[in-house]
Amino acid sequence: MNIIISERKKKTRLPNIMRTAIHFFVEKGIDGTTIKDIAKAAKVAEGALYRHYRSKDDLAWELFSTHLNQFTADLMAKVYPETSAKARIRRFVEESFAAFEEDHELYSYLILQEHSELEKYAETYMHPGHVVTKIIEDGQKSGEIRPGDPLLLGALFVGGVIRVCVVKMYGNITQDLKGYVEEVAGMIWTMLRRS
Amino acid sequence: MNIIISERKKKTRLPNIMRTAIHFFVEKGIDGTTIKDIAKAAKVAEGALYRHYRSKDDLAWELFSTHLNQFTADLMAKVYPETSAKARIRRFVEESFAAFEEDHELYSYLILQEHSELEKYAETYMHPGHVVTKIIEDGQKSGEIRPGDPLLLGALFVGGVIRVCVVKMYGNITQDLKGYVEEVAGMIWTMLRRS
Amino acid sequence: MNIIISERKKKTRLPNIMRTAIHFFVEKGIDGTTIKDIAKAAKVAEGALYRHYRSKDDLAWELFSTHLNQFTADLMAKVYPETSAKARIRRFVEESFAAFEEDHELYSYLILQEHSELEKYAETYMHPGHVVTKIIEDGQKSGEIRPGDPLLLGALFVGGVIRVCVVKMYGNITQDLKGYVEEVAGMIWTMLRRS
Amino acid sequence: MNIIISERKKKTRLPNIMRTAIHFFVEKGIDGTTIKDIAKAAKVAEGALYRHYRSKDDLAWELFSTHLNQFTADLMAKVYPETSAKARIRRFVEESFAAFEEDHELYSYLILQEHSELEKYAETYMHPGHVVTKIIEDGQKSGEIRPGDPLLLGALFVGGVIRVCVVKMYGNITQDLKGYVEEVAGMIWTMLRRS
DNA sequence: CATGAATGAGGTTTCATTCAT
DNA sequence: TATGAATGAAACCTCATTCAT
Repeated sequence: MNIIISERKKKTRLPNIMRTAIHFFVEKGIDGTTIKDIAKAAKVAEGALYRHYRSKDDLAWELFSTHLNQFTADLMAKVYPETSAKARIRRFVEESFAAFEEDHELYSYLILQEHSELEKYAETYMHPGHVVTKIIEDGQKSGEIRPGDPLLLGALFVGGVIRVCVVKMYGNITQDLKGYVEEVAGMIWTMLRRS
Repeated sequence: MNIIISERKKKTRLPNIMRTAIHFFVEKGIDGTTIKDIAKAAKVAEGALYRHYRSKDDLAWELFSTHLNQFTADLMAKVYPETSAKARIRRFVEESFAAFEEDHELYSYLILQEHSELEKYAETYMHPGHVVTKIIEDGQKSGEIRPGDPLLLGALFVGGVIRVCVVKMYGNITQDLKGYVEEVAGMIWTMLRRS
Repeated sequence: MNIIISERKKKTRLPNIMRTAIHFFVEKGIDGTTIKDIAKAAKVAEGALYRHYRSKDDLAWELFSTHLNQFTADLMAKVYPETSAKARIRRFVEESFAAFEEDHELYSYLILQEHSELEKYAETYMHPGHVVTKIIEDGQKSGEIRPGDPLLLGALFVGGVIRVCVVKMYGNITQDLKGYVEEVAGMIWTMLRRS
Repeated sequence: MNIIISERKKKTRLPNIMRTAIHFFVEKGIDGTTIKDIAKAAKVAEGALYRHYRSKDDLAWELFSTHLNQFTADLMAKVYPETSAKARIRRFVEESFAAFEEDHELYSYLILQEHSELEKYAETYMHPGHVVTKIIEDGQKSGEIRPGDPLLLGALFVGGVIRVCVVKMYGNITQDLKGYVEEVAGMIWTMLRRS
């Protein structure tokens, strides 16, 4: 009997340019990063970037929208097979922390750029906030989750999850976040459950 | 007999230049804002800005550090006279939402710039995360708050509060946040309290 | 008794940048001229150009439209007080050659750029072709000028005048064109007059 | 029995690349046209162009010099069998208009590029101005044409002919120029003939 | 002291040309 | 031989900062 345990790769495999760009964007911000920085570190000529991306902003946008969209889709696919609100919350936390731990740079980028890119993004795509809102709405319908504006409850939920990543990002937490899944999911569930 | 009830002003009183700068910084980002933008809107010459601030980055930094420091000090002053963890949490939420509602632009700026400026800031100053951590540590000592890494619990707390402001910032919530104080504080207390 | 004979200045006085730009534009073409070329020769910083002109193309356009419009207006003002077609033609030739001789570079520029800029120009402004067409139409009404499509007759007229300037521009003619006024005007009159 | 009267083709047969290049050069100028533009429209790879032409400028130059030289040679061959100045002038006009009507793009290109390429060109090749000058010189020797600097008379002649093409190029004249041959040739003859 | 024109370094982007496949 | 991705020099333009007035 074969047991194949497929593990996620340590880092999502990304084209060289994207990887390098994310690295600098996280470190120095988009405006603080020059095309030269990226090109030199990625060992391509400056002009080569423009074969793949229309502009630096386009690169930043592709990076953001592609991966946030992918992450959101993954979340939905993992979370929604669960049938209880409690299990969905747990799964959301688990997948979020796992993703962050597997690719700090990429998920740091998504967190950091949210405010710059989200307005444009939100017109077209789903993002994790939508997943959270849906979990809550469904949980309220089934009576599992306390009443209240789903946006408000969702904000407390997703804000907490993001903030844990941010704290880790800044190096204040050093443990692997995957070790906190049960604790965090438990606390959020306590906060959101009915009565 | 005159009874003067001093209300907080709708907006923190700020020098013209600061106010204008914040406006643009929130709207277009720091790098997206030019000195000309600010000078024109503030009706001063470009050169005049340099009498008050060493550089554009210095202006951005002053704006951030002064006000975040002030806000943190205010928070401490308001929160710590309370004697129970529950009351402190409630007060923290109340003061945070009140501040945000009184000066959207300023507090949006503080939220948006956190990631750019915080590293430098955190070396010197206190910020609301410290207040939260302290509330939790003290609450754990007194047995009011559940055990666990205070940074983790604090992240769930402060992340939720910030996120509610962000959701309002993006216009998804339109109600005055001050109306949510009890509900939010209650949920956070439920999440953090012992057993 | 003072007799003041006001002569036209040898060169229309032009802002330094314009003068320098025209010089290079004629010598190397617009695309062949760099902002650096102009800035260096005009002894201003590159950025200074952009205080006066939105872009290099804007500079080229201003140069063209302003001066061609001015020249056309001058032509009209000089030509139309004359009352006979013959005198008007003579005056047109005289003024054209005089202008060219007074500022070779400027009028060379107008001739050379005609094809690049005219389409946009013609939507808004009058150009010497219109003056010529009008002379012919009026002359046909009064019976002084032979019948025929005024555009065609005008083309032969204005084409000849321009071409004489071009030949001088290339250095094949070296005489001052003002010495050819009578001869050229006479020939054009012979070509265009009735019977 | 078949009688095949070979007419001039509507367009000079040109290699695909040349045709495409001319099209773009006329529409957008040489500097405004990229190798990619040409390659894509001609359905060849960008690199393929360099098998035929050393550089973009070389392509532009070949296009200009080859065809202007060919046109000039054709003109000479058609014009000089005529024995009177009047007939030569008529023939010159006829051939010029015919050529322009048969291949607007090519002859527009020759007209538009004259000023950019002529300097280099004139060192080596004959161009229609030379033909005109020769017609006039010979006509003056035989007493058919009025005295005067042949360059000046030639300028009036060739300038008129070119200008008629330009006016048609810009769409102000819409008739086929071949219909104007007699009228134009007649007027030019009137202008140039003796007494 | 205030002004805002000028500076010029440095950024983004284009594109003719090359060359590995 | 044909392809078209990659190169990288060089262009245009922006804008924080300075400084003569």
